[in-house]
Amino acid sequence: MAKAKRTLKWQRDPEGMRLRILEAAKQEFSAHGLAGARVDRIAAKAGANKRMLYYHVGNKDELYLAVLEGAYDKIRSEERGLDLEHLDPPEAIRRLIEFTWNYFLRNPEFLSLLQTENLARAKHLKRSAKVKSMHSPFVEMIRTVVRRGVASGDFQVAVDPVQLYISIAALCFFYLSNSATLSVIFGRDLLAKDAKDERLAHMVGLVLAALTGQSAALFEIAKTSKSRTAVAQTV
Amino acid sequence: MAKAKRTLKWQRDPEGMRLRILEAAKQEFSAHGLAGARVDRIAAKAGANKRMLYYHVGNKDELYLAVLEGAYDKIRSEERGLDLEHLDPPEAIRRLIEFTWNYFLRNPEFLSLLQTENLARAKHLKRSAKVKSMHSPFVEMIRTVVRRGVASGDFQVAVDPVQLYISIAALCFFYLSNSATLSVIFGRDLLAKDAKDERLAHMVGLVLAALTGQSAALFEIAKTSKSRTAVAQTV
DNA sequence: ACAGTATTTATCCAACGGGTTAATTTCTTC
DNA sequence: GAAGAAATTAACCCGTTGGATAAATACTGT
Repeated sequence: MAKAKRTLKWQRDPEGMRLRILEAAKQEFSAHGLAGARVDRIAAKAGANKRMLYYHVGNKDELYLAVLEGAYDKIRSEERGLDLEHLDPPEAIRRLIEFTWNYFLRNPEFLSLLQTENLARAKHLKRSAKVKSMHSPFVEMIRTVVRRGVASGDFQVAVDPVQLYISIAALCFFYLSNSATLSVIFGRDLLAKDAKDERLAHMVGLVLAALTGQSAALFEIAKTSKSRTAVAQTV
Repeated sequence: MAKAKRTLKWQRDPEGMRLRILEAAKQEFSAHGLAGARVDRIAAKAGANKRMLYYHVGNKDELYLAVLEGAYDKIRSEERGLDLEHLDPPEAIRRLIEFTWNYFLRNPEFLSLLQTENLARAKHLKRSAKVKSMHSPFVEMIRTVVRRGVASGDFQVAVDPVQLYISIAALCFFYLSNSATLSVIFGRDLLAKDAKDERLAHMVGLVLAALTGQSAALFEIAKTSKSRTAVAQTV
């Protein structure tokens, strides 16, 4: 009678559940910030029950921190694969800019999470032993590139690698994270394909020109290599 | 008997009240974001009753929008006083960078408000007729400076003024708005006096070097003119 | 003085939201 | 195949919070 294998009322999958919860939480936190995020929505999005969040991860704050750590983990590991050492210095810088730009484009939630955490003055991040220990040997990679560039005569200045990294991140990050208000202010759609190409060209031109002292030439190269839209025509 | 002027139980001051409410709201929203802000705290901070917010401004959202519009209003009006037209082009750019940097330093709530609004993808700002109409003739000011710089031979490239403005804002904004997480990551206090001086020098050097093509010279000038801390020593 | 209006205070409440408790179902292992 | 552990569900709890109602107090004109 009860011979046929009864259909299960639910599946068991702790690993998968935890991942789905973190993924759903990432979306929710990046879309609504910490205070705006709703625990119930995260549960629903993860195809789970609210209780599960507490069972598998912890309370809202722990969940948020876990998401944040995951996000840092991901970008750091991709960065490690960049390996700028064997490119000639200007090309290395160009690749760094393009990587950063594309990473931000591909991972908009990362930008939102950082914004949210900065609004909280990094209150949560400070408590994270994990993130503090994973701050990358990336700065050393950049330092090496700059040194080599100066030695080879490609670069005019031995700029501080941290300043340079912050500047590159700034140029990419701000444009994207603030594109909504900037688009309203300037009455342009800054996320249109053309606009994004133009921006990348501008950033590469700006940074390389500053380092090499070849403004005109480099802005020109940047312009033509990546897009046909004018970077500098609107004068 | 009831002759002596009875002490008033409360003062009447609609204008002042409205201002106090907006100021309190600005602090609350910038400190906690839209969702995190508490209407009761705003009321308390304004030395008022919660009901007053609704009487004088409207509900939470309208209050938020009013604060945002006020913030834009303020920076736009200060910008108008900049008047870069009669400076020689490189000096004009330097002044623009310094103004932007100092404005952000003096008005950290402005940064927070913009971050908050961008997390909301400018949902509220889009509904604001006021802000859309006040988007400044600032771009034209910059365009003129760039034109003059190219004509005089100071600048090598006729860069798009909007890109330039966004880049300058980016360099200043990101450093400050993300200083909390960056400080944790890099293990430096980026808001220390020295660090801020170093940053300003770096930004001026970067942008002017790119425009003029005089990297080494300009980084050097930027370094020595504003601080004795090295911009480019850490190689 | 008196009426009418503008401003402020004092309560109240329904919905929401994070977190908990307790019961149910699946897996493991002996 | 029974017991115990792990995973999942369902239902409830209770402080918070945005917003509303109604009453009190000050101002204005007549």
